[in-house]
Amino acid sequence: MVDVDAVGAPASKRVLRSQGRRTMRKLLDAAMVAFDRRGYHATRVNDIVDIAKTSHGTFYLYFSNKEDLLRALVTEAAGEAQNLYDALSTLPAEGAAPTWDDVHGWVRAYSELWTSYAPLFRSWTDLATMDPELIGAIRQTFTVMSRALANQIGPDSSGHIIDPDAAGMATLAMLDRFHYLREFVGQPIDDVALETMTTMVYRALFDPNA
Amino acid sequence: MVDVDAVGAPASKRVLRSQGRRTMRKLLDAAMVAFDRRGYHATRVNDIVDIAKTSHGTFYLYFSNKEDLLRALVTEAAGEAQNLYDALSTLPAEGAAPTWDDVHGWVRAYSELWTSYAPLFRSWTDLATMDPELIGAIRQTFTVMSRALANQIGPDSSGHIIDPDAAGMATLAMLDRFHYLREFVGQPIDDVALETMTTMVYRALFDPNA
Amino acid sequence: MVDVDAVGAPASKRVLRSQGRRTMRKLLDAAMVAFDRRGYHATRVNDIVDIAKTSHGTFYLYFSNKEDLLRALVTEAAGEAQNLYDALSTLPAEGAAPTWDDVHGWVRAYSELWTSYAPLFRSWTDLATMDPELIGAIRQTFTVMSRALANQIGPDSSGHIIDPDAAGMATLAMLDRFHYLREFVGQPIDDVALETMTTMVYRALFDPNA
Amino acid sequence: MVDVDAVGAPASKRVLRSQGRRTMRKLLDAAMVAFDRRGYHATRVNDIVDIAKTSHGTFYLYFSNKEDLLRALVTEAAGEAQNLYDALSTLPAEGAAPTWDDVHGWVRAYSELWTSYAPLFRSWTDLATMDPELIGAIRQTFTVMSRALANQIGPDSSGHIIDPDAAGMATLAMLDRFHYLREFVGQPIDDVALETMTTMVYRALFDPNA
DNA sequence: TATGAATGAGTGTTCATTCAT
DNA sequence: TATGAATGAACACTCATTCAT
Repeated sequence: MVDVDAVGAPASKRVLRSQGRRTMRKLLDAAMVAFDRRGYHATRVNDIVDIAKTSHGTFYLYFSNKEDLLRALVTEAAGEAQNLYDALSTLPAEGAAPTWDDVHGWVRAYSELWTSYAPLFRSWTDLATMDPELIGAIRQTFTVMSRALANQIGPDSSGHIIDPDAAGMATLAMLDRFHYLREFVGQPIDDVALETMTTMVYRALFDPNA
Repeated sequence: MVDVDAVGAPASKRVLRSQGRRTMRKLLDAAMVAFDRRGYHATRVNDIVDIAKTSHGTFYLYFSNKEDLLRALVTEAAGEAQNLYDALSTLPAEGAAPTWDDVHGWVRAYSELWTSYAPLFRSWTDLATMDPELIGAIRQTFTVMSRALANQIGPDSSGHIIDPDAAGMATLAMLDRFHYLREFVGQPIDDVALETMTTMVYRALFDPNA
Repeated sequence: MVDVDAVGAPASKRVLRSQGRRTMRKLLDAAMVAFDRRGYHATRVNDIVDIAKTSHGTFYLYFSNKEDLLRALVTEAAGEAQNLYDALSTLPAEGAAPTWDDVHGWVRAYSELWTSYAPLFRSWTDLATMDPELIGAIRQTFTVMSRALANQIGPDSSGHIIDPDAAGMATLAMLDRFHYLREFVGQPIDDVALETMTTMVYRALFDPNA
Repeated sequence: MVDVDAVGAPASKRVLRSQGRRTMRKLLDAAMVAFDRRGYHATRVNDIVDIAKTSHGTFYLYFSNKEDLLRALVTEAAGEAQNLYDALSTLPAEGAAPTWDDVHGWVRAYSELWTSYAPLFRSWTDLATMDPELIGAIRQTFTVMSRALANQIGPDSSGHIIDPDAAGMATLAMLDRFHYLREFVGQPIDDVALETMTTMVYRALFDPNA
């Protein structure tokens, strides 16, 4: 979790004492719960303050509106994603191709990120209809990450693959959506699913001869 | 497009003359445009009737509410998806493994379906927070399709694919989300992207050496 | 039933051929059924034309609006009430006091009137919030009828009746409301109820020793 | 007036501070005024908040809709009616028949109840087309009250009265509707009217020899 | 004369946001 | 800092009435 001071603060006041921090954290956590239950759009400010056991007015002491709170959460998640990116950039030793275990480790890390911010990942499509700043942040994250994957693929990979960028993005797409779909059909991701995904990614992108 | 008679009609009136049919079609098409512009939730009934150049009251002559219209559209799309499923079920000759061209054809068909119902596919996640009937319909479509893919993989294909069902669903996840992501970052799907996806699917599921 | 030509006719056309008459009658009867089911206010023009198995547009061929139709029905009922008034005015032989049987006959007649126009009587209170013409007609009917009853009482009848007019109106009040209440509690008027009312009226107005 | 805590509170919020209570009372009173002016159905939520000098949204802070508010008022009125019932049950000394003064006192009490909740009594017929809960409450009140009256009549009352239950209900019918009719014809209830009614009831039900 | 279609003013209700204490 | 109360713009939906065929 990123420090609470770093994320979007109430319109007017910026400096928070410990009580203020606690209240803010309560609201952020409550929002995650609420988004989890009904999705961002369907969530009412009311739902959030009910879960946080605070009052309607208090909410606006910390966030200028619902979107402001969302931005704070997304910023948190983006920070975590950065770690993932770093891990990806230094995956194999210089020049060498990643091993199955390399891929597996990374897939697992992605999975953990997805799971801990599930309400956001689950509905980021929905969120993306919102303010441009948010859209930009999300787009940026996907683009950067996808390029990092593309860099791993290597140009010489024989045969049919034509566009590493596309391949990177397709991989991200699969990881993101597979998590969602599995939840959707009532079979959350498990070890077998993770290994299957790993193998698919490995075969599709790297394995000259799996 | 499926015949207009097949889709959900206004609560009370069922029999439509040609003028009525035309108006209903106009509304359905207008809704697609509107959903495309602002997403389902953000779309107001007003937006739809404005685009359809008809009146607010007319809308409710044909649909009992926005969700009812959505159901009609989803039903249409699900009908089209069925064709895709049929194509999938009979992909290769009996017993033989699919070729790269087989896969490419199918990927292309999927892509066309996605594109023509883009507003729906783009935001089905969002829609899935809605009424259970809708959720059921979508879940059903994904489950069936994913199993059809799993059946193509075959148990003996290679040592590594651990769970055919998971692999089928992951493939669907990739196809679905890749389309969305590419639009999102401003680079809609093109031939190169399709071939890349085809190769990835082919290597991941059937022949890593391709 | 009063002749169909006599009641409120469509805004424009007045002369109806036999087919037109039949349609109009169908609408009036359907309206009674509809009012019976849901009350005047809750009844939609739609309900009426559905029951009459005719179209929405046809309704406005015969009545300028819902209230116009209501006026027609009330006019019919008022015509019937006139008969009741006449019967009342000539109840006993000149100068003589009415007998229990006289009263019983009249009460029974009132009851029949109420029953055959039940939907109107049941909700005339509701109707009375409507247009002044209608209010005037209803008020007139009650006033006239109540005075006719008052005239029967005679000034000398006994020591206690203080105000014959009030007594007349109270009697009407009882007859009207008793019918409604009995329906309301699920025990429609029967012979015993009629006899009880008769006796009450007879004792209250004419002979407490009865 | 019954305490404001007793009546139906807003769906979600239950605990009201003094300001909240005042607002709720304002709305209830305003509703009575509005119903008085135009009847329940014709009254718009707007009318109520205008009279209460509060905002549209505030209304829904206290009542989930117009009917909810109505239920609150009816509940209040039913509470008052209970007092009337109690008075009736203990009218005469054990076993003795009521005197004219007993009846007069009770009729007067009824009249006061009617007057203070005039808007409700005036249009309860209309209301009775509404939700079953409301209907049940009203029916219950009438049934209980009518039976209490029936108990007073005594079985030996010679002559024609056949059914005490019917007689009790007929008496209620008269009381209820007489008030309405007098208002309707522009001559509200006065002392003379009350005495007339008293005498009628007394003669009809009790007086062996008025 | 009959009808299905179209209209849009009117109303109920929600909910993000501001206010007073 | 916290809170219950108040606000009103925004939106969904109904239904009497008119129109075109």
